[in-house]
Formats: sequence, C-alpha cells, structure tokens
Amino acid sequence: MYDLPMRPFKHPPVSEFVLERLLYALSDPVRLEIVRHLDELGEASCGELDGGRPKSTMSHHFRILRDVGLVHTQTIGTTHMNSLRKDDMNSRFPGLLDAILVQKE
Amino acid sequence: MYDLPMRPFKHPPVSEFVLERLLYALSDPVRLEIVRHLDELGEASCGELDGGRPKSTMSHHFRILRDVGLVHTQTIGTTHMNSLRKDDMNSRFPGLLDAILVQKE
DNA sequence: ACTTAATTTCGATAATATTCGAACTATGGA
DNA sequence: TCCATAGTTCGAATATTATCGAAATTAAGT
Repeated sequence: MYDLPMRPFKHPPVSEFVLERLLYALSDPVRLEIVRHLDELGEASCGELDGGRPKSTMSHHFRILRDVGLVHTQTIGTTHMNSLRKDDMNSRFPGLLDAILVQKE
Repeated sequence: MYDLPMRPFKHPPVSEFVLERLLYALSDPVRLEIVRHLDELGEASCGELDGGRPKSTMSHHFRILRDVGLVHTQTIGTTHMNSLRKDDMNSRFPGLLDAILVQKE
C-alpha cells in the first residue's frame, strides 16, 4: 500500500474567490509585503520571507493568503514553495492585482 | 462677526492616501456596498444608503470611507451629500478603484 | 426661541484578528 | 532509527473593529 502524500493545501478554485476577502487579505502590511516579495522573486519559501517574525505568525499569514486564492503553495522536500496565482487572480479580478502591485511603497 | 461654518470634514489630500487603509476600507461588505451605490448614483446622503442599519453605524462607516480618501462629503442644509473621489483615487492608485467597481457582485 | 431632521460623537459590548510560544507533523539525511 | 529542518496547529493574550443606543450637534423652518 502506498502512503498517502502529505495532506496538500487547499487552494480554492477561481470561482470561489471573494472580492472582500481578497481586499482584506491585502490590507495587512505583513501580508502585502509577502505578496510584494513573491511578485519580485517569483517564488519563495515561508522562511525566506519572515522579517524576523516567528514562524507561527508567518504561517498564519500564508494561510490567509492561500485561503483567498492569492498564493499557491507546493511542498518540495521539507520546504513550502509559494508563488502568486497571478493568472487566476487576473481572470477573476482583471487588473486588480496589477493595480495594487504597481504601488511599490 | 461671522459665525464659523460648520466644522468641515477633513478630507485627506491625495498625498496622504495609504494603500493598505484603502484596501481595508473596501474589505467591509457594508462599506463596499456604500461605495457601489455611490458609484451608481453619483451622490447620495447618508440616510439614503442605510439598509435599515442604525445611523450611528452608518456614520462610522462613512467616516472610515472619508478618512481613506474614498468619499467626499459636503454639507447641504442638514444633509450630508457624499460622492466618490474617483479622480483623486485614480491619480494616486491608477486603475485600482475601477478594477474593484467593475465587480458588481 | 422652539422643533424637527440629519448626522455625529460617546460609551459599552461583542465579534474578529494579530501575535507568539509550545507542541506537533512531515521530510530528508547521517 | 535518530536528528535536524521547515512549517503547521493549538491556545491564550492583546489589539482592533463593528454594532448600536443614547446624548449631543448643526441647520432650517415656524
């Protein structure tokens, strides 16, 4: 018998994206910073993006970003690689993420 | 001596708009509904937009919308006329408000 | 002046969120 | 198998926010 793979994260389908929740997710400075870094870097592990913050705090924020559909996380070995679901976001909310990400400060 | 006019609302200048606060303001369902109605109607008084909600609650939400720069309020007689500061928003955050307002649901 | 209408401010309560340490889980080596 | 690494989950403390009634404010009308 095969072992079940490590329980994958639930990434909501585009049809379940909710505008209010997305805006809320992006209204937190820590999360907006995460999203900006992911935009610059393309992808990054959770650990790379903590600014000295505890892991539990970061994990909390990543979960919110995943829940609203902004971030995709895949497990590679023991690290979780995160990236923005830009295409999905753009198909559901055209122009919105771009309009936010052009704001660099 | 002239009486001072009724203390006007403080409407922040465009330079003081803060992205995170704007996103936060729009992440509340009641406030997003207000903004959508203002977009449709062009302008409206506070009373026109309560959905049966208490006035103090509406006043709270309007203040937040004013504070982030989304809404302009002018006193006309005893009513407060509200409208969206679309041009100001667009100059500070190009495309952002539009990308949100095209989402009608 | 007095009254009404529209809204704001105050104060309290309830609901939500953020933060973070500690314990737990999964994966990859030694 | 034992250990280290990377994250997650749990639980509790703190902080923010939403909601709403009651009282205060402002302007207009009588």
